[in-house]
Amino acid sequence: MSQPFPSSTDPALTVNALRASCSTCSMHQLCLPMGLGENDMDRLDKIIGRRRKVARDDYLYRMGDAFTNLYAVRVGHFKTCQINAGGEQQITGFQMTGELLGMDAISTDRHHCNAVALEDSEVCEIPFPRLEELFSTMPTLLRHFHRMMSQEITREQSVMLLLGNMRAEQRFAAFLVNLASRYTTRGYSSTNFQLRMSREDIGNYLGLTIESISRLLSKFKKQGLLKVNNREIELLDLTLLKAMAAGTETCS
Amino acid sequence: MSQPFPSSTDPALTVNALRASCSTCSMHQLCLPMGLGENDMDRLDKIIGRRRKVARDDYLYRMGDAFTNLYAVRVGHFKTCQINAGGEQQITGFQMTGELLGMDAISTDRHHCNAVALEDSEVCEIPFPRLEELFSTMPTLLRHFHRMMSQEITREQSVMLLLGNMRAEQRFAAFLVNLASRYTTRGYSSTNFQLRMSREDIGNYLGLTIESISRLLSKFKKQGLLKVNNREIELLDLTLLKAMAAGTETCS
DNA sequence: CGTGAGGTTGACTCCGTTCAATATGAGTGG
DNA sequence: CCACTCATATTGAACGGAGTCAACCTCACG
Repeated sequence: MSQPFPSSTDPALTVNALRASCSTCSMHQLCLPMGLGENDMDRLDKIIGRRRKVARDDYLYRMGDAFTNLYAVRVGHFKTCQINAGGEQQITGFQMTGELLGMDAISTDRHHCNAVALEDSEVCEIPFPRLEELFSTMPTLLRHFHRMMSQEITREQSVMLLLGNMRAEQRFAAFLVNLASRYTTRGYSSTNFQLRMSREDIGNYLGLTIESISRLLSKFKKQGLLKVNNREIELLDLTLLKAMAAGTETCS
Repeated sequence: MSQPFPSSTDPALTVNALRASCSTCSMHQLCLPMGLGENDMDRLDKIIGRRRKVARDDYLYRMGDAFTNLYAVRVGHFKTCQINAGGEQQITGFQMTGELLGMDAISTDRHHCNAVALEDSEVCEIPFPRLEELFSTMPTLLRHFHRMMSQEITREQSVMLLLGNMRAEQRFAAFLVNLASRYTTRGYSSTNFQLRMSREDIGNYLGLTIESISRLLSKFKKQGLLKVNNREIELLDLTLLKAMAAGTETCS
């Protein structure tokens, strides 16, 4: 496994030098501290454990691990996946900066899925018991936490619609449009970006095979909807892609 | 539309006579007040708005409605469904007694789905702003509320696995096993129950057609896995059904 | 008794899978 | 530098599971 930056077990780096600070973090208007005043943000800062680096393909946590922390993605991308008794695997989401990981573990105090870094990444550890202590005196924080959980529920419902009702072409269009919109809110280009996940991951997430993803990419390219070069994507007709995702248009 | 019980617009019945009371409700060890002491339960009782009756096929709320209340199912069954711009519809869940409805609305203060009664039903209205007031002084309530939201996230992840990775037969087995287990925790038979939803609803939920559901029922019947009579179900081999749901067994 | 919604069953079709061959590219070592 | 390997991706051909279309059944209800 590649180790392009210092091992995350180096205590000097992870515990001291890299103490997280919400106030100076570029994600604080997207992430958990959204809407907090300076005072409250400092109080939140104090309970954040440390920044933790996670190398590409490494696990942030595994199914069955005891739940102690939520994690906010600071740098990089993650995937979360579900595995059942029969060994079937389903990627349930791709997380990017400012998004929260681990909320599904609250119900049973055990993680219900695996979280894996798609590239060298960094998260803020949020010790959940300490976060709970803050809730009683920080209603703004609590409210935003509820919004984030609720948003996760809504997001998953959209994926259910995608998996239950859409054709392959529509699924893939919806996937691209979703990425585009999330990069936009993060201040990046909505039309030029790199896929951080393999074709296999995309296929698994969308309930399709790797071959189907490959064919869809070729088809979209041929129709002039996008340009592809390995994982580099340029969306050429976002309007049409949105219409396809909505189901009001097809790329015949 | 059938009106087998008094209209829910009769104020005497809904506001006064039927004041909800968690302490006397048989669901209180499953529902929101789980684990609360007598004192706390009384405080929760005081904010519960009213019991509201919802006749079969009526909407509890609609997509886009302003969010003011969460709802706890007291009697009956509901379905929630998602509709996108193109008119595609996906049932995202079936809710039974003790389960909470409306959590997906917290993120935007608008409901993201429709909630429809599958039979004549009854819910407790939980005004969310008043619930939030309780959170600061009732940590046990807050904690259980978080568990319920988290559980909803987990549940949806299982459905994603089902829709993304399972074959028709496996999906349907998982569906039946899930119902069985939920009836068990409610003190009902795990093998004899009535389907409250149409074949069409089941199909939509499982990402299959009504014809497929019908064929699966016939197939399972022929294999001796169950008996069916309209919506009356008797599961004859729950063990095998569980194995099929887990993906470790097939009904050839 | 007639009507219409909901359900079942059969025949045929088609979208996406499966299987297989080939291509591409990053990483490694001579 | 090239040669080799292995993981990842592309493309083609054939197959098959579930969808589609259509006929028919069943039962509740006016």
